[in-house]
Amino acid sequence: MDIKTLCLGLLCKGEASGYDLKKQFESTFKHFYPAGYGSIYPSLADLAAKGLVNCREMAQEKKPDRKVYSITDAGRQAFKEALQEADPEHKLRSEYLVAMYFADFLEPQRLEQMLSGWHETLGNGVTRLDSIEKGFGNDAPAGTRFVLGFGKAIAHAMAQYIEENRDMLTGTEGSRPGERSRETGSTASANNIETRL
Amino acid sequence: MDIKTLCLGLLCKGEASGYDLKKQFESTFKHFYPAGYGSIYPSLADLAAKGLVNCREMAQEKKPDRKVYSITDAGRQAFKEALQEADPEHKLRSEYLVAMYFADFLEPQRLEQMLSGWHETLGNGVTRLDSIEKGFGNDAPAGTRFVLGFGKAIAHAMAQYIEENRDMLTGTEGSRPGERSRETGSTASANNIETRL
DNA sequence: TGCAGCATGTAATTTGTTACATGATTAA
DNA sequence: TTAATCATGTAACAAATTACATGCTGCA
Repeated sequence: MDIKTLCLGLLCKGEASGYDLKKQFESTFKHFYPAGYGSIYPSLADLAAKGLVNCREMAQEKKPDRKVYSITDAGRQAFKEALQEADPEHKLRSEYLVAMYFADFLEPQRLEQMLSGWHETLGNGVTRLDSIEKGFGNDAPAGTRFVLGFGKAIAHAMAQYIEENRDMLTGTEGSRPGERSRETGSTASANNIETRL
Repeated sequence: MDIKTLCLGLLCKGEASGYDLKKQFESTFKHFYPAGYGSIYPSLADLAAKGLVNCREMAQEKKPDRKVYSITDAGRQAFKEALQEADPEHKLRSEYLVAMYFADFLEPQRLEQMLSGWHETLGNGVTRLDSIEKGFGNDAPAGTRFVLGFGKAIAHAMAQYIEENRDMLTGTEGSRPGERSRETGSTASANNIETRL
């Protein structure tokens, strides 16, 4: 599955311009299938060339022209087939986890910073998804509710894992849940990795 | 960050061949940074060309020759810098979620199948990570423990979310927000997470 | 006899990202 | 006046996947 197919799927739900699709990618899809204009516009051109979508140009007053794409029967068919086929892939690629794996190559304060930054980012993600959900009111389709809820649940789980396990990496002395280390000094933190790097 | 950098990082922890590195990617890294031979071998060649690693060929009896790569000072330096820099990216791309978003385009039994398959896959993932963890005994470095634990925690959270919310998509009676099916002893619905982290 | 493991790589292709290129309107 | 929103695209580049290509050993 690629972004082209996803564009096709979105057009099954209603006609839209490339710009419109981008907004959908930014809101509902961002946390599990991001895409930019650089992928979307060529996709639409390609779909149109294959007869899977139709395009009609609309002039607008005081706004640039827009090209509105609508699905064709062949397109709807093609999407259904694409959706059916193949065992779905679920791929994660995380530089945060790479950094954590190599935590002993980072300076302690940089590590702390990363963990905090990650945690904060996750919190913002939950907030973001929350407001998207509210934006739908009560009319959000089941699929939308499912994926938004998923995003929130997982972001929350990640944040919680970080909270509960960060001291595994930061090497706080006798750190127990609830006891916070004072930083700033960073002297005593016995970090046992080769000093001359 | 790319696979080349990750190879460099792994070589910081000890010398290895491309084949060895692949095994590490298969075990510890698979759930957050997968890579195949097609990425690893060219990476090593490139790192060697740049003087970031050294290579020595070792003849073996009854086995193919192997090329063992070891990090150089420049390489260690380069890795540390790569690790420091940039706000880390954490990217998910899930065809499962795409399928769930478009659930109404799937035939009910195919949907059920996908949900079950996904759930099962997640369970296998946890089992896999568990056995990797056990393979380390007690000597697993903190970074390794952190990333393996992370993988398990998140896979578990996803499985739980699916359990608790699958009826949102499958249209089982009682899937309305007010009327959710209660599962024995199960925690609060992952759908209603506190925004504050 | 056949398959899994050991061990290396290349080349073509696919895919997506980034930077570039343009330009009007509207709200702060 | 500055920035954001609307709106479209292309071209160069980066990165990773897939298929191809080889061949021996040991086990069941």
